[in-house]
Amino acid sequence: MQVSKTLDYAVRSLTLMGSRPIDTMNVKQIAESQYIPINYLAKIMRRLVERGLVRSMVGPEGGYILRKPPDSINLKEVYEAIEGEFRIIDCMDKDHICVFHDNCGQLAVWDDIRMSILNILENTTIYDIVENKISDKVSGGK
Amino acid sequence: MQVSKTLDYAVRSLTLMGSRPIDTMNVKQIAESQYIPINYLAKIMRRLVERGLVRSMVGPEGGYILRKPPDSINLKEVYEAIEGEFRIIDCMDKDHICVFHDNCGQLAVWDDIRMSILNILENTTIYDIVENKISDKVSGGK
DNA sequence: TATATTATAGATGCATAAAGTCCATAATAT
DNA sequence: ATATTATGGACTTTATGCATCTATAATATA
Repeated sequence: MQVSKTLDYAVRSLTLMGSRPIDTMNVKQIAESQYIPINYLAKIMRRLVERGLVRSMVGPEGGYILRKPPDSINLKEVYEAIEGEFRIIDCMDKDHICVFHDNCGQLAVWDDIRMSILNILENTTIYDIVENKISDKVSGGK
Repeated sequence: MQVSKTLDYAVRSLTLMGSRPIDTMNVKQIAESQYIPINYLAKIMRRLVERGLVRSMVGPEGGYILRKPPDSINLKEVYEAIEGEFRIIDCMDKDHICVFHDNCGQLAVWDDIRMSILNILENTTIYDIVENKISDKVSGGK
């Protein structure tokens, strides 16, 4: 039940880009300012490009820029771009076979937790992180 | 962000014990009925014993039995017995050094998620799982 | 008292995935 | 033409979750 470094890196990078949404930034700039290994970040950026969160431009003066305004990129999209479909336990995979089929008492708990997390991820955008609006939205102000 | 098999095994075992709280069960009985590798389960049980969730008796007719009634064992205790302190990202460890110290925008999100999960774990007991009371409690009935 | 049964303790192995590196290639601005 | 940037993919490293095994200690009961 841990947030991977990879997801952390992705969020950090998008947050940086979201703080200056009209500037293109190259992988070196992002990596150095965010303390992310540059080669690894390059790999992460590809996923974000593939998933349409970020636009890339090759060549001098090239780099990355958000494809959408920061307030319309939510963390669920980011999560899915990095990790694939959001799932908290393997048996939630539809083609996974579990001996306890449908009378598994635990399942309801994990699903409640899943929904609860998903709700926060869906309702938190890169803009919220840039502007530190988190606790205002979710916890109702601090 | 996945529930480990180990935690799943622990919850399953406690749920079984919670369904017959006055019977002692040995590791073989639990393992076979719950499809858990017996040697591995033995290891898991030790943690539950150490943490005071379960009482063990050595020798013939020995085995395990819950130390508390099922409705006073919540999933937070179980989680902590198995995985240690509940933490969703490494930087939440107090002696972990992160270059972004206290102006990290993400932290608030992960902490909201953490609190949200913790809330469910604290408010769900083994009894709830045995009796399938989950959605009643958390989602307000189905 | 002897024996079988059970948990305990810890060492060890294995497979998988996360994290990170590297290099050759393609695109493009100047 | 050249330097700069992203792309694609192979590869290595490291961590750890999951599991196995063996020796030991406790204890019920015949």
